[in-house]
Amino acid sequence: MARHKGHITIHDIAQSLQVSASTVSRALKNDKRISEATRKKVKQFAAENGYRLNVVASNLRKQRTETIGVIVPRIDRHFLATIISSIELHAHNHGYSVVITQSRESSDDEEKAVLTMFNQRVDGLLISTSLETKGEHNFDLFIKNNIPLVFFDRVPDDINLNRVVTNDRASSYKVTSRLLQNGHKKIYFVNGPTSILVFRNRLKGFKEALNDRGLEWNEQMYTECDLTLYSGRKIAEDILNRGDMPDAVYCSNDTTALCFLQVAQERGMSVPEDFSLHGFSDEPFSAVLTPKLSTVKQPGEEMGQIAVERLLELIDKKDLPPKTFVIPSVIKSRESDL
Amino acid sequence: MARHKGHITIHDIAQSLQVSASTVSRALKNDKRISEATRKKVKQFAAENGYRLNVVASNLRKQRTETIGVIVPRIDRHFLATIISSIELHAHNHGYSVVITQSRESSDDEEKAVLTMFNQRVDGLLISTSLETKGEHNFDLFIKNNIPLVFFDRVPDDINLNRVVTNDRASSYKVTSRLLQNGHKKIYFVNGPTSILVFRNRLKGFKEALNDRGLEWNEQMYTECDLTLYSGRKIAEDILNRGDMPDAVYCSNDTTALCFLQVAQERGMSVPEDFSLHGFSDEPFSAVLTPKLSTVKQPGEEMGQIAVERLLELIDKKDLPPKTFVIPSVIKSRESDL
DNA sequence: TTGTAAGCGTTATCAC
DNA sequence: GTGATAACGCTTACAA
Repeated sequence: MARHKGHITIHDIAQSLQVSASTVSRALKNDKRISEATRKKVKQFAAENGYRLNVVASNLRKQRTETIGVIVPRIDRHFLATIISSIELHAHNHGYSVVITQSRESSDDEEKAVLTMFNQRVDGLLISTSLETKGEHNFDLFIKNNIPLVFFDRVPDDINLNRVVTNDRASSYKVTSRLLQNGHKKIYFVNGPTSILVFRNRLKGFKEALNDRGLEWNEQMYTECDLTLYSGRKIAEDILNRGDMPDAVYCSNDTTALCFLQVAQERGMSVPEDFSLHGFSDEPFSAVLTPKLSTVKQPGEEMGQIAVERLLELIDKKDLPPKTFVIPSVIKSRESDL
Repeated sequence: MARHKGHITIHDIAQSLQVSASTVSRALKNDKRISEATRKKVKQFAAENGYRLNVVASNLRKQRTETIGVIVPRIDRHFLATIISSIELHAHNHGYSVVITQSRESSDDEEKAVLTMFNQRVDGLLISTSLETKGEHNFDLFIKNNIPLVFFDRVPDDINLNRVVTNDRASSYKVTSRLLQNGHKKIYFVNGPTSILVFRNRLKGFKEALNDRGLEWNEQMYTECDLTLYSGRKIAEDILNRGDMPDAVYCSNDTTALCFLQVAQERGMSVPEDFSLHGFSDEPFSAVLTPKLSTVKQPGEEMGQIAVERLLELIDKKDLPPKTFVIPSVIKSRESDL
């Protein structure tokens, strides 16, 4: 706000026009109680003299900021960028501004971000938690003060919260079933860290699909990967070096699937001839790999929209019971898992 | 700020502790003029009672918001997401918050965003312009009021502005020279719209490289693409259907290069055997295509950091002369252009 | 239809 | 070392 100094205020307009500041304030808001003539006069003067509402002052007085805070692990991950883009679009359509902070997967940074957002008096908060976050402790400040909070994608496992998620378990079940239907018996599942709910759910879906076909869960055919390329490659190398190759590899994440594809190709194997490969998340690269990677597309735009709409609803009507929205993902069957 | 109501203020603390509000305010800021004892007492009480500074009130009083505005065409484009991520990181490291708006390539929306940002009294603005934007007219409000403004990536062609860009012309020159050195004579250049400075610069670099080797610029070997997949495919089909195939295709954008690769493969051609292919922008998919796409990696993180640092410098010292920062890109020579 | 006055929660100035 | 007071620019009862 530095150097906005000296900017014209409603008092300046009032003085010039020989009316009161409240009249100016009302006229600018098109308040019917002010005569058509005065309204016109005020608005014209304001326009001609470059008057611009000071939202900071207005916010202080109104005790609301029409701003929502967004805290995500990182902005530059495709799926999150998609959600953020959608959040920004729908928030603005409803007249809300958006303040963004990254937790960078750190629970401490996430907590600090929450405090900052509170200090800024955002009207509500949208959060996808960091990998480190345990429970909803970090968000107590908002919860205790009953300020609207909606979790999306990576959410705490607590139905007393407002959450927007996708149907990971069902999608994972479908992927696994499809692999089984295609005759694969030895399916290796490379999951993400099960400290995160989405990965626990994907694991559930996987196990259920096996169960429903009378196959038993086998510890040897399962690993967890921390989602980095480094860890993905190590796991891929490890598995593809084994004597007993899997028929299919199902990764809870396209980046890990990519590692398998690359390692396989380096070893002269081909996908899906030597083994089927299935990913999860539909990264931008997945559709253009050779072979095109089969994967699961998560509904980012829709999740962002629903999250915003729910948050605004909570800001509006104070005490709605918590609700979890489940937006279905879609299986993208391409070439890697024939 | 709704429902932050009833939250404790410095006056509540003052009353409880039988001191004045100014003492509380000072104590909380660790003002040396307040005795150690009082400071401790105040801070402890504040902590125990969950006091949280109301930044809105503080901002109004201080006439600055410690917030910077960011306006970009879209958040969900990889390169921009990278820059935004960097902006957020460095802004927060300096104690600034970040408000984001997308212009969605619309000049009108961009202008509206500028007005909103002004109303919010952001201390400065970071902008990458929309495809439609002509000149710097949209930003007059900030320019006239002398509020710091830094353009990045897509910037107006006006050296009186603060800008952070990459060396497009030199990179384009290098790419073209490399292609020529490798013996290619018929190089087809598919550029982006030259209404945008970066594309004008890439075209300049291309022409200069031809010139320096005594080759002449040939209208037939040039098209502009609007960066969409649809337009990219059409151009690729058109060119690969011609009688006289190019030796090499150089695209000002990886997405367009991808279209060429796909169309070529559909027609049974191979890259780089049938023609060399070079992109620009280093999308996440580029390194994992078959063949791996040679391209130009733009320094997004660095650009974001420099943009923030410059903006904060301008916020700090009012009247620095405008400056353009040129951060070099790096050529990623991979497999598609042997 | 318009005006008066109080107040949102801070911080800065001046005084003691 | 601390306090009183005004002001930041706006909105909103309440009055007129």
